[in-house]
Formats: sequence, C-alpha cells, structure tokens
Amino acid sequence: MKYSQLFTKTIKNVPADETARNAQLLIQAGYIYKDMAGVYAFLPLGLKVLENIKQIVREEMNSIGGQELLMTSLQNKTTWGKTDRWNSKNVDVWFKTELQNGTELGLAWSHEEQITTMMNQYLKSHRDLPAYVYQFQNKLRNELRAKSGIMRCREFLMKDLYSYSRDEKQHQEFYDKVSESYQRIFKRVGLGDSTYFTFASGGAFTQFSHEFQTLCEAGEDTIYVDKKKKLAINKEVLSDEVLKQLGVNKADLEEYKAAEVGNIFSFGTAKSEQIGLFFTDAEGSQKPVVLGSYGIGITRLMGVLVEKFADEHGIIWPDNIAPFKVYLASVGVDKKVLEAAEKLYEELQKAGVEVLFDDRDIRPGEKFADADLIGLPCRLVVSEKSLAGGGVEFKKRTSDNTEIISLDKAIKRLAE
RNA sequence: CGGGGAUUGGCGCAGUUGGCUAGCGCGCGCGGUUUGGGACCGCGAGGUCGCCGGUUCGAGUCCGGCAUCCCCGACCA
Repeated sequence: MKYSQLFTKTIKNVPADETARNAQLLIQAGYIYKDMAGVYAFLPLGLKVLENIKQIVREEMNSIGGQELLMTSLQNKTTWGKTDRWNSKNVDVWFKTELQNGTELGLAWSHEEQITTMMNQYLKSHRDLPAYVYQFQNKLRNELRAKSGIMRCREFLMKDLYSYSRDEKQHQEFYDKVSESYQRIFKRVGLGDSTYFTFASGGAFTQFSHEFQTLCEAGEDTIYVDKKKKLAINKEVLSDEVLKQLGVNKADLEEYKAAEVGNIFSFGTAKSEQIGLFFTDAEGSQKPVVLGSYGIGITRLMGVLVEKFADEHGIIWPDNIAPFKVYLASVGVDKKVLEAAEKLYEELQKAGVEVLFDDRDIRPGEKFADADLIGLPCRLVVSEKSLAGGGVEFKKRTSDNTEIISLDKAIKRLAE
C-alpha cells in the first residue's frame, strides 16, 4: 500500500476527551474512529490488525476441531425466555428493539442461548457429539459506562466458541485443550509472558471459571499472581480456603492490575435442560448435552496490545499483529532515490512482504514521526545517503540503531 | 445509576464586570522557498459559540431545563 493512497492520515491534535492511551494512539495514527462513547469504527489499518488477530485465533480454533460459523445480531425473545435471561433484571446489558408489528427483539449481547437452541436441530444422537463451533461476532452491550478506549465498548468484536459434549469427561478433555490453545494464542500475539491462567468465579455449575488475564495497568481486574506456578487468582475469589485448595502460598502471590482477554466456562447440563438440548445415547436413553463456552475479546485484545507495546513516539506492534511488516520511506526528491524506492517496494511485494510505502512528498521528519506512530516492526529508508552507502537503511521499531544494507539483503531479510 | 469536570470551524484552545466585524495554533486550499526527526513566508476558505427556553436595549458570556462526552465510584460470564 502506498501511503499516498491511504485515506487515513495521522493527526497531531488528539481529541481531548480521549484519555485512554490505546484510543489516543489508535485515533492519532488512523486505526480507529470514534462514533460515540464505547463505539468505534475500524479503519483500513485497524481492520488489518483485527484480521491478523482473528487469523491467529482462527488457526488455533480450527486446530482443536472448532468449526467457524456466523450467528445473527437480531435475536428472538423466546429463546432467552427459556433461561429467564430476557428479563432485564437478570441481564442488565440488553439493547432491545421491536419489529413494526410490535414483536420484541434483542440485539445480541451473547449467543449462548441462541446457538444452543439452534443445536437442538443438529445434535440428536451420541454420534453427533462432540461438536465445537465458534464465530467472530459483534456483541452489543448496553454498558452503564463505556471506558478505557476500545477495552470496554458497547459494541465490540468477540470470538466465542461453544462445546457440546456427551459427558463430563469428554467436556473436560476439550476444556483443557481450549486452555492450551489459548496459551498458544496469547503467545503468538506477543502476550505470552504477561498473560496468566486465572481462577475466577464459576457460577451455578462449577466452583471456578478460568480467565486469561494480561498484566496491564489499564485493566479493570485485580489478580494475584504466583509466578513460579504460572497461575493467578482473581481478587473476587481470593480466600484462605481457595489458596489451600489450589495449593498456593499467600507469600508467593503478587498483586497486579490486569485485563481479561479470554475466559472459559463450564456450564454443565442445566442450560441444556432448560433449552431442551437432549441427545440419545448408545443405550437409547435421553441425556442432556454438556456445555462449555470460551471467549476472547478481539477488540479488547487489540487495545491491550497498544497499552503494553508503545513508547513516547507511538505504537509498537508485535510482528504477527502489525498491519504491515515494513514502513518504507523515500527521503528527498532525487529521481534516483524515488526510482530505487519504487523498485524496492515492488520487489518486496513480489517477495510477499506487506509494505506501507511512504511515497508522499513531505519532509523526512514527518515520515519518521509517522513511522514511529503507526508502529510497524521495521523501517526502511531509501535516500541519497543510503544509496551512497550501498543500499537502504534498516531500522527496527524497537531499536535506535540503524544499518545500511543492500537492497537484495533487505528483501531477503524481510521475506524470511 | 451516584459524584465531579467539560461542550466555541475538522482537531487543540482563548474569549475580561454581558457590548457592537468571535480570535489563536494545528490541519485544509493556492503560490513560493525548503528536504535525515512533525520547516518557513504570503494569500485564502471554513463557525446559526451542543440543543430548547428565559432575563436584557443587547447573550459565546447571566438563569433554568435537556443532550452529549470524559473521569472516579457502583455494576460487569
């Protein structure tokens, strides 16, 4: 992509009503646009980031047997009535609307009931189980207070996976698999070292649920981390009894602020019974399906990445997440320079490297400032100076060092 | 939902005890000089001052109501 073709541009004056670091940087650099409190549009750069995150999640979900589908945002009232969760006293984040004939509808804040009701049509026999389905879907939640930029929105993108198992044993095996796949995901997006498997409150069916909490000052949760055991306990369930049960010493715990980037839940069979999701087992008797639910907040994850990886100049994307791998800038107006830059741009693309080519006729300082702000992992600069030195200047976003390397070497290095 | 703060061109802000053509910076357009860390000069476009009502000869400025945004708290499978 040539920068001159990109419709967004960076801005110097950030909207004053944004104090969250993630939103400030993302707006300033042209990744997102704020429409209302807690409602953000994702612009070309931002969408590429989301897609990169989604692709990693998708690969991991597929690798454990998940099948992707897409549910709807309009939901019928009846489905939620079965579990008494249409009632706004039980679920206070509903957006509700109605058809022109007066029929009430809900806007999807979750899809548990909807997808489980649908499964009643497909999961009839023990031969149909287990089944694992997931989606990337916008969730609409009437939060009392949106905050922290894209970390707590009224409309946000979530990956939600649902498991349907014959019995507890089959369920637990998958539950553990998801847990492992989540560890891989957070590692791949660059958060492996700061994300902890965390014990949190369970609900009606289990004592605990499990969260994946990333250490982050902008997060809303407080967790207690045992770094040796590589686990954490959410403040909401911390007690002497729980410590004893988990075999954790109070002295080994450190308190941190953290952001919940993922969670996994066991539902048991109660919801199946309410909704009427039964299967026929090998002996011919009716049994309720065992449910599990597994979420990752994709947009929140993006916000956490910005919060964690940024400096005073701008964003610093992890390699796997960046919208482009390379920021290529030409410096000066010399014809040879422009031609060399253009050629390098073409060849990098041929080699399969995603490049943002800053071909604008502006001063170098502005290009460098934008390169830092946008936060791509590598910067290449073609100038009279670099050509005289035998090639192109190479710099990593995370380092202040630059080196001049030949054009061929640059292509080779980046194509790896 | 409780408390606090805010709302003036696209963005950031100033605007005195109410006073006549509402300013500045960034950005934008045109012309020129520049070109390795957000350059400079000149000219120019762009605003019913969040909305509704009131007080007044006169309201961006005072009063009342509403809306929106931000922060703190509460809430948060």
